[in-house]
Amino acid sequence: MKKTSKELIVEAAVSLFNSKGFNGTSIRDIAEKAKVNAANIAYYFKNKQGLLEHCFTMYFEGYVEEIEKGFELIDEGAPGCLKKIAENIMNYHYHNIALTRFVLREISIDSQFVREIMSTYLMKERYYISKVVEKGVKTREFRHLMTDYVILQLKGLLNMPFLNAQYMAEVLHVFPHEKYFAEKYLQEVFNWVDGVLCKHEYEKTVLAVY
Amino acid sequence: MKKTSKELIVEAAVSLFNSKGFNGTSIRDIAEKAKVNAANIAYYFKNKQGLLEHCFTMYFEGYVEEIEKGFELIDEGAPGCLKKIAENIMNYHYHNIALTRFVLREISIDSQFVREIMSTYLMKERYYISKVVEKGVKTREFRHLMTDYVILQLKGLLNMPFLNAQYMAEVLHVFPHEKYFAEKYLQEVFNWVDGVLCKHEYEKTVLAVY
Amino acid sequence: MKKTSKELIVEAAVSLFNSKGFNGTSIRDIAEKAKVNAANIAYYFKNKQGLLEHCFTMYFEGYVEEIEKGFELIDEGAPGCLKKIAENIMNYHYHNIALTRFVLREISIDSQFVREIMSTYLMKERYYISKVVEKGVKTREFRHLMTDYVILQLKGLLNMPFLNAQYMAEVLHVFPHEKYFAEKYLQEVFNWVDGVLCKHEYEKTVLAVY
Amino acid sequence: MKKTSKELIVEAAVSLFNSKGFNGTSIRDIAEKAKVNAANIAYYFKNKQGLLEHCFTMYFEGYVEEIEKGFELIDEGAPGCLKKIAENIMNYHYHNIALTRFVLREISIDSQFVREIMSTYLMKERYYISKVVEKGVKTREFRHLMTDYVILQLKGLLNMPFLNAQYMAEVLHVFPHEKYFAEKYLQEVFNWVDGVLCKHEYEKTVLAVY
DNA sequence: TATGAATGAGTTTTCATTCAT
DNA sequence: GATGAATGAAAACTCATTCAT
Repeated sequence: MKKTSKELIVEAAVSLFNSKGFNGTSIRDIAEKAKVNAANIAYYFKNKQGLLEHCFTMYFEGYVEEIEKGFELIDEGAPGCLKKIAENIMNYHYHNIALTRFVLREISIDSQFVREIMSTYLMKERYYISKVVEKGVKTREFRHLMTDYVILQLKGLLNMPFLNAQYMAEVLHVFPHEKYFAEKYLQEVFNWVDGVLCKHEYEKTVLAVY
Repeated sequence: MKKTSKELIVEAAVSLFNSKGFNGTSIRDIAEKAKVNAANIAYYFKNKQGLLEHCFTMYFEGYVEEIEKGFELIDEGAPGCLKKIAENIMNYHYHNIALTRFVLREISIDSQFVREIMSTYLMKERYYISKVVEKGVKTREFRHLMTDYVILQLKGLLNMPFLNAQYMAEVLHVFPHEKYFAEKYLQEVFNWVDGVLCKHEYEKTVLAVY
Repeated sequence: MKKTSKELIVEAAVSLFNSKGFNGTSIRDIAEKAKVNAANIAYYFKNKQGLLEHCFTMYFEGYVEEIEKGFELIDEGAPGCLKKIAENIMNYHYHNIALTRFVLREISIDSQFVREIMSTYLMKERYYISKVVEKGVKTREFRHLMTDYVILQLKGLLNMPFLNAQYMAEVLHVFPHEKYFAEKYLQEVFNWVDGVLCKHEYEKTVLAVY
Repeated sequence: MKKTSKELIVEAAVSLFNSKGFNGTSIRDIAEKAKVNAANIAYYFKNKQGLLEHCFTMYFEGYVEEIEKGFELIDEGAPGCLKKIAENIMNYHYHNIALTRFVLREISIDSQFVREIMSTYLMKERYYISKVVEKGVKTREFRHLMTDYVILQLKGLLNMPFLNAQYMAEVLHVFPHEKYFAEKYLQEVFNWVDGVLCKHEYEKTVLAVY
């Protein structure tokens, strides 16, 4: 089944944006890699910025969807729900490594467009996770937590392995594109949920006494 | 005391690289902001890449030094030492926010130069932290840990707040440039050391029984 | 019939390279003279060097062809064949004065590219002329000659008038672009063939006696 | 004996102008090669053009002197005198290969300065050689010759070996910097004087009959 | 006599984009 | 849908030169 020009362009763009950055990649680089004429990019995406926005939207649509799927388990306990969300994000990143890395990097550039992305998708992300955290605190599954600090840590833990493939491979000898790693590392995130967010067993006991 | 042209250039470059990215910043932007002639950049740094490398080296020299200073406490217990390292890094980032953010972003670009940086500075970072982790495991202060996964989590936790200023401020309402935040967030990292890396009190007790 | 941009560029380039030298001519000079956009030069020739290489190749393709056409007369006697080759080269230069002058000058610059040109075209030139010389020596039409020294002299004689138009006109009052000159000077080259390369009549007589 | 900065600059300049051309050589190239500060070049020669003019003058002062020394033999016969001039030029070039090559190339650039050089030094060259030729024609040592064509040929023969070192070495396997070559090749020029310019023995006999 | 700093003008090159076909 | 030609703007870089020391 032949891929369309449009698909070829997006594929090439994601790969190049990932390794050279958005501003470090020229339209001609993309056209060459995708083996299409450069004018096609204007045809499909209006301009280079349009292609970028397409990629961002693509990423965040999928990203938020994964969070929403995890959030559906909210009634089965906050820690479990948060773990499910973490697992879904982990898998999503694992299946879209190049796209993920490029988005995580490019989102840190100051621009109007990034601001817009944040005010929609990242606000949604915050909404869902805060719901879970607040619920867990209320049910005393979680210790008394500050939502935003939890989000900060969760994102730090989940994103780190995808930020820099070269570093992961050559310094830490860790390979985020291997199934084994994703599973193993997810366990660490679970440990963090259990060890840092949740009340410890003995805490519960102690509290029950009073 | 008047700043030299060279210093003015570096200052302007760090600020612009931070907000617009390396490839999104032109030499003229930098020269204008620094109020020097653009040819001076070539004079002092040979070319734009040279300026980038100067900034990277500057960052990593300071970064590794902070780790080394923390590492000196190795004999006073692994958890304490790791916390000291975390604290030093936190403070270093807190005092060099723009430089930090830009380096953390740009280090994820594939290039020969980044490879070189990693094979020197990041190998050192790995060396020191692994020493601490291994010692802690041996003295049974830490649970049985995989060093590289610990480094991954530690860096994830420490870097996250500095990766995206806009997001921190507008979505999470968290301000890494305020002293209050740094102290508060560091406490969270300490919680992670205690709750995830260290053996829990009751584990110790249980083990002591045997 | 309208000339294409590409043709206009080459025309302007040859003219300017001739009078100001390759390094003395800017891409903008060429674009202005050709009345095309400067970016077109990159479009057609990749860069300034590519344009130079195009011109060189153009010259040498024609040059070697002229030699080959003359070489076809090899069976009708070496002196006649050599004269024909000289005539063809003379006419080729006469019809491409600017290109010739610029190539003769620029070929003396040390570079990898010039080395490549030499190892193809100038090796061919040497091959054909040496064939003619060797044959003439064997048939005793020529005296005992050293091929490379013959080539040196022949090229010296043929190139000299085209090396420096200003000097020719203002000092020697000789005009290589006039038909009259080409014919007249060619006669001098023929004299050299007869007087220096060929056995003199009396030498032949003397030898015939034995 | 330590060379002065000025001497070092001229030396480096001649070498670089030779291999990369005047416009292809930057003041900094020269300063680096000569291991002096670039501002020194302005100090000694006012500017880059001044350095060029110094080199040209240097070359042509020596060149004309050699011709004049040969011209002193005018009363001992035209062919001998012309041969002596040729020999002197040959030796001069042989001892100043880089300077010679660069001057021969650069003199073919159109410029006001080159025009001035020609109207002094090259007019002198023409004057002396034409005197010799005219005398030889009058004394019937030479055939009926057109002076300017003789100069053309003589210069073509003498300059050719010094025009392109790379070509000489790699294609013709001839080495103008070796004493052996200079002597051997000079003989060829003498043959040209004898075989093309001079009356042949039998011509003289025939003419004597009448 | 010599130099490091600094500059302005100019050079080549790259790039996103447009348009006729 | 797709392409080759063409362009204007801007980018990085080079360079000769000046000047205070």
